[in-house]
Amino acid sequence: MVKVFKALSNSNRLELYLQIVRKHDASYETNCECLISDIVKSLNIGAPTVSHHLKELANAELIFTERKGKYLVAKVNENMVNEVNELLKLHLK
Amino acid sequence: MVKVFKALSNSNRLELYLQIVRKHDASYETNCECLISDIVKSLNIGAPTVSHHLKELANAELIFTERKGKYLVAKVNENMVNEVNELLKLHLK
DNA sequence: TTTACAATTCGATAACTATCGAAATGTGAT
DNA sequence: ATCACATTTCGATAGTTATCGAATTGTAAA
Repeated sequence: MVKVFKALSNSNRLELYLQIVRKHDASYETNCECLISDIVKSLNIGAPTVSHHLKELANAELIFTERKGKYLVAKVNENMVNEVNELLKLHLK
Repeated sequence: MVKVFKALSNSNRLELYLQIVRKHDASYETNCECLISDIVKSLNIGAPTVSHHLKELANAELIFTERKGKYLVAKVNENMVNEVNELLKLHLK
């Protein structure tokens, strides 16, 4: 679980994750895939760094990645996100 | 928000936070305060390091700390935890 | 006012990490 | 086969951080 928080503890990596989530959410309507190459353009860091960050997110099992021909697509691991939410939930009252 | 994830991205600091949460939860019944000195003994790191970690948690606004005489007591910032949960919530379907 | 203990500050160090540029690899289109 | 482009690998570097021991400070009790 520490690995998950570590994965989200860098601003570029968090932004990367959130963009994947947003596209993931939107894909219910548009059915579009989340292309990494689009995201690379919107962050001002190089492709090698993005590649590195993606591996960290995947290693933390926050996302799955899959090669679709020339491109890479990513999707959220809903189970892991739910686990994180469970851990952070406060059991008050 | 990155600061919050960074604060939870170290295993000792996460454990520290979780112990504070547990005591916080339990305090509804027992009314006991969360004494840091008790927690120090249960983690196998020195007091200076714990002090450092506490400051990080407080700086991320995950907890509040207050001196009660000789001791330090900590409590959870429920608002911040709720914000984190909100950010991580998936808006599926 | 001395003692005991909780907590903090300080300085140092070893380990880790984000980022880069250059080069390499994979893949679909020409 | 060649090209264009998406992605990855590699090696290097600058910056960050977890942790420690020693010394210091705060506070309550003897």
